[in-house]
Amino acid sequence: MVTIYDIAKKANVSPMTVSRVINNSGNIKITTREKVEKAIKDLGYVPNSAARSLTSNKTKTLGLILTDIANPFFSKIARGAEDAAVELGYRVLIANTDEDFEKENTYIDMMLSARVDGVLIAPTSDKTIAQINRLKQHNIPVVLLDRTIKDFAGDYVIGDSYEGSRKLIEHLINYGHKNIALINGPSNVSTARDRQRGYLETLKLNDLPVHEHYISEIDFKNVQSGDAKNIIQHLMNHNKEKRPTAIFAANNFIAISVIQALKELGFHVPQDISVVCFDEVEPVVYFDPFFTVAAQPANQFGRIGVQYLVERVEEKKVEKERRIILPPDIHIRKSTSKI
Amino acid sequence: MVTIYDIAKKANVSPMTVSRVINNSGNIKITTREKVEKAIKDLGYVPNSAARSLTSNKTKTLGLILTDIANPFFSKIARGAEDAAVELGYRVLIANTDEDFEKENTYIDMMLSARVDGVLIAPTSDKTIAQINRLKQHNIPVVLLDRTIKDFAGDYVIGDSYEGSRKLIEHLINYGHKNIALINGPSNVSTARDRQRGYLETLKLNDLPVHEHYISEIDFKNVQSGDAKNIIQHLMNHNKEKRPTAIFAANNFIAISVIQALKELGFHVPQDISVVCFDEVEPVVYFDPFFTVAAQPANQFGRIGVQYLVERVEEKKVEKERRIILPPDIHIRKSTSKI
DNA sequence: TAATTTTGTGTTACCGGTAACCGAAAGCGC
DNA sequence: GCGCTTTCGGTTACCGGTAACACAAAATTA
Repeated sequence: MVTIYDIAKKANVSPMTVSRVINNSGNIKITTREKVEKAIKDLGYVPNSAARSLTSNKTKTLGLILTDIANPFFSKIARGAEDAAVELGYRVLIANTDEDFEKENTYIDMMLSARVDGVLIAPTSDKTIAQINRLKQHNIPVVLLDRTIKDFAGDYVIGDSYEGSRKLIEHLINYGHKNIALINGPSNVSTARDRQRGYLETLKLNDLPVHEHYISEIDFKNVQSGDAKNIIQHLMNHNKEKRPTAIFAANNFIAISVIQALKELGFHVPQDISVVCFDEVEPVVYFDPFFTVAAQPANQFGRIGVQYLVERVEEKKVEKERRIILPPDIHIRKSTSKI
Repeated sequence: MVTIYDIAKKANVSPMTVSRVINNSGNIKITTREKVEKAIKDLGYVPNSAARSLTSNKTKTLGLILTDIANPFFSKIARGAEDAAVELGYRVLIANTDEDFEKENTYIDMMLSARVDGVLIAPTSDKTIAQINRLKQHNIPVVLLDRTIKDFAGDYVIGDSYEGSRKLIEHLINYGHKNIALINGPSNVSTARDRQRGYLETLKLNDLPVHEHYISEIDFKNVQSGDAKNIIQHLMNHNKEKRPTAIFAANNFIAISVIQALKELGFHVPQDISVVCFDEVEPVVYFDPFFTVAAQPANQFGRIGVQYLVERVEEKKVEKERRIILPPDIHIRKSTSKI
């Protein structure tokens, strides 16, 4: 592999001069610069960033720890993050936790040994605070994406789960629904808690009853078709009087399982029951907009997250934590109908 | 940041001994090992891989250059690749070219300066051979994903675009279609060429006419709704006699634009016209399987690609290039009907 | 028990850059 | 033409590991 020494020899200068040419630092005679640049081109030299980072203590690399980039919501975050990172001169290392605390832990180690300059993470649960503190100990800035966790003091970029839920439920109420069930994600994730809060408060504000059995929990991602089916069966058969006329699915994955289960059980959406959810269901939306959703600007989560992270990394003066809560867009489509 | 020297001092040994403990190399007294391990734990030491890679000339990092991870097909590849990489002890740096040669070029530089041990790439076009040769010059193994390019001698993992197309077209012919149009991706991408070949040969084998105006080209990714609409209008109005009764969209993105355009122009699928395409249209398929498709095992593209790449990186004896061509699965659904 | 091997650990140098320091040559003011 | 300031570029040391070598102490063999 070509090094700065090879260039130096070829151009008849010292390695330091080559370094200066590369970094545009110090004063270099034009003729010298040209000699060096020619040698660099001739030998196809590319600086070794490992060697660089050894002295600079910067790797120009960010860690991006998400649930699963194969999930469109997260792959959009990843795309936004990667774009912003490259614009700012950074590289991105990716990791998928699958909502698994152990995997998350392993990836934090990976990020530490890679000496990333900063980490963007959608934490699996409140327990993740321990990992984040480890990063902090090593002086690695962290920005949370999509979710907050208890005791975290730092920047985050999330969606407004509370407001989004309120609006979805209000929409259902406007359509005349009084019996609305919630199929939520795991309550150790902040978005699930916020969505439940929005759901409950909106019902209360409208003097609608909240039945215990209207609320169930399911995985945000690996929804087993059986799970959704059981929940739906339970909901629809429990008590004919209180049978829900609408379901609030906490995210797009859950919504898909719900639709599937309803279909298998012979219920039609929206004739028999309305369904709303968080996050866009793509790419259906482009040719057959079906779901009434609270769409989140996932791309922006990633973009803004990286911008803030890089500001921390480069120690721009940032007084205090920034808590960005991006409002979702409510799109009313065909999965909801008036009673 | 804690270094091996801090550990050495704390444990009262030489840095070399610490290194040996970490790497399980050489002979270490149990008591010494325990002392060192305690110090490592107490100080929260994590090895600096930049320093390591400086001596070892290995970064344990792979580059993954794709069109766009926000595209489900590629995000699945990315997921498969990342999983396999971690299993084999590697990290993954991601890059999105957006089918742009210049961006691709920049990312190759990024990978070179990061000194990745190997690169997985879905090349933007045949021109990419120049970049790949640059990588080869630096002794960095390359595995192609999804697409091949001219003059490339090395491993690749692609789908069988030819066979998949043949089967899709044969399915249409079995359904009685005689006038089948192709809306293809750009012909500088191998998959587009192979799909067109499959399309043409199947028509010929069945003594069906090939009309020049049946074939059009469009971007694989950033399909402008206007573009698809223009093509459809042209197809449907050109000559009532030869109006196609079926359209072969070269990938899922194109298929979505086609469906959208058809809808806007008042045509119903599959009553008025049948549509088939490559790649699954997710997540619709889970709750409303609509599209007749040639589904590709994208995850496997990534997994196998990484396995082969790592074998090259670690110089396992691999005699010659491996050309893996994975067959797609044909799923016949509701977007096609008999004439 | 002496000779030989194995075990356990330290020393030195180097990987490829760059910060810090230094000094010769050139430019400048008077 | 003398002293002072720039300009330009080289030397040295260090970043955090590890390979290669060295060597004393312990274990094994003859």
